[in-house]
Amino acid sequence: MTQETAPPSRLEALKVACSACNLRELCLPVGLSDDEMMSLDDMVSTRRSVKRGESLFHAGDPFAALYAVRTGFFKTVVSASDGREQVTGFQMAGELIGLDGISTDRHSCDAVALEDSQVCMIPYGQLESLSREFTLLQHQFHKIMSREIVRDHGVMLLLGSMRAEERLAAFLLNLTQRLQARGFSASALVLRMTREEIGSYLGLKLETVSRTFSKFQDEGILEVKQRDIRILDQSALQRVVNGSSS
Amino acid sequence: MTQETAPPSRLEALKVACSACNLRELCLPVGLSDDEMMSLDDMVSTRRSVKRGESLFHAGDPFAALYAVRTGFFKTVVSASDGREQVTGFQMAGELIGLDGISTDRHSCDAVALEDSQVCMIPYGQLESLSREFTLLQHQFHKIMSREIVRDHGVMLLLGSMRAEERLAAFLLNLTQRLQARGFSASALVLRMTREEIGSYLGLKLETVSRTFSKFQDEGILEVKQRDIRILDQSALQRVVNGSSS
DNA sequence: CGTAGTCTTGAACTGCATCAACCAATGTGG
DNA sequence: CCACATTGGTTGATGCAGTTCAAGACTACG
Repeated sequence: MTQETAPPSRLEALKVACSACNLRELCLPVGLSDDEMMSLDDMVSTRRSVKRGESLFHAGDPFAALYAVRTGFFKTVVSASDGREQVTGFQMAGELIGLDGISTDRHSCDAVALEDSQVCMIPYGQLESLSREFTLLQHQFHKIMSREIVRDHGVMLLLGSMRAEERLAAFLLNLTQRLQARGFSASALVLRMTREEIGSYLGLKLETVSRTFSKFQDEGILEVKQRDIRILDQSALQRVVNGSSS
Repeated sequence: MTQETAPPSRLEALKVACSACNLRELCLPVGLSDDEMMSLDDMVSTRRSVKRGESLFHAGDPFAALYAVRTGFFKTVVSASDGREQVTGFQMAGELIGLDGISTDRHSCDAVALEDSQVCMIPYGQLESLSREFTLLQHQFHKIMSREIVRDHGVMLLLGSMRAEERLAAFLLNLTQRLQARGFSASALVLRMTREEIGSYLGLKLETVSRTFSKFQDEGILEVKQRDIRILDQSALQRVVNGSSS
C-alpha cells in the first residue's frame, strides 16, 4: 500500500540558517556558540516540503539524515508484519524525526505529514563529524536521543497502566504543554490528527476516543468542536491523569 | 518506599578489560580497533556488584555514568506520581542501562537487579570525550541509543495493539532470541522475573500472565514449571504473535 | 517445619471493543 | 449553486477479554 519509494516532495536548496531560525532554542542548536552555529548553518542547508498525507520516509528506506520539523505536524507509525499499525509519536516544530534509522541504517517507521509541512534536513554523517568537533552540539544531540527514550517510557506507562480517560487527559496536557513552549495558548488547540490516529497512539479505538471527548465535555472539562478543543478546567484534567479512579 | 540514596553495593577497583571480555561483541566495544579498545579499557575501570533486589540507581538520582551488565539480570521501572509502576525493560549481559539519565542529568527510572549481578561502570563524561576521538565508538554508541528507541517503539506496538497471548508470545520469543545470542538454548529458559513483573512490562495483570502460560501449556506450545520454561513449538509461538486471531 | 512469597485457578464483574446507524463537514462534478 | 460522494465524528446496543476478588497450592528459605 505504501510502495512508492520517492515521495513527491520538493527539495529546496534555499539557505536555511539555524542561526536565524526562531526555533533554535527548541531544536538541535540549543546553547551553541556563534562559531558552532555557523557550522550548523552549513550543514543544514536543505529544506524539504512535505504535503499533507505524504511521507517524509517509509519503514525500510535507507537512513541518511535526520529531519527537524520547521513548520507543520507529523506522525510516526510502526507496522507489524500482519498489518497492525501503531502511532509512536506526533512531532511539531523544532522536534527531530528519524532517530530510529541510526540503529540499522534503515528507517523502522513511516513519518507522515498531518498537514503541509517543511523540514530541515540534517545529513547524519555530517552531524556525527560536527559533533566530534563541538562538545556542546554532541551533548545536545545525545540529550535529544535520551529525551526520546524517556518520552517513550512515559508512553509505555500510559499504555501499560492507565485507563482511557487518563490516557486522553495525559495526551491533551502533553500537547498543550508543547504548544505552549512554542508560544501558543495553553487552553485552546486544534488537533492535527484524526480520532483514529489519537486512538492508535493511545492504544484505544476511535469510538472510545470520541466518547471520552464527549464525556469530558459533559463534565465541563473541555469544549469540543470537532478538532477544535478548548480546555475549560486544566486542573481537572490533571486530576484525571493522577488516577482519580483507583 | 525507595528512599535510600546510596545503594549498598560494592565498588571494585579491579581491572576489567573490555578487550578481554567475552561480551565485547554484544556490548559497547563492537568492532573497535586494538587502539580504541585500549582506551576503552582505561575508561571502564570500575565494576560494581548489585545484590538481588537492590537498585543500581533510583529515579531522581544524579546521572554520572552508564552501566553495562556483565553478569546477572536487571529490570528498569518508571513510576507515576500516584504510585503506579511500569517495567520498561529487562536487561541482560552486554546491555546498557542508564541512557535515560542523559536527557536531564538525573535518572528517570529505577534499575533493580533481579539476581545478584555485576555491572561495568562507564563514566559518561569520559564516554563523550572518547567518542569525540574515535568515530567507531561514537557511531556504536549512537546505534545503541537508536536501538533502544526502536525497541521502545516495538513495545508500544505490543502494548497498544496486541492481545494478551500475543504479548506473552512476543515476550518469550524476544527473550529467547537475546539468550540465544549469548550462547544459551533457544528452547529452554529460566525466567528471572515474577509473573507480576512480566505483567507490568506487558500491560497485564499477573493472573492473566499465569493463565496465558497455562493456556500455552495446555496447547502443547510450552512446558511451564514455575520459572522454568521449555518451548516445545517455537513456530506456534511465532504464529500467535502474528495475530492468529484477527 | 513453618511462614512468606509466588503461582495457579475459579467465579463474577467491567471497561473497552465491536458492530452498526446516523450526522456533519468538505469536496466534486454537472 | 446544488446533488451527491467521501471522509471523519458521534452515539447506542451488545459482547468479551482481561480485571478483580478470593481461595488454595507450591516452593524456598529461615
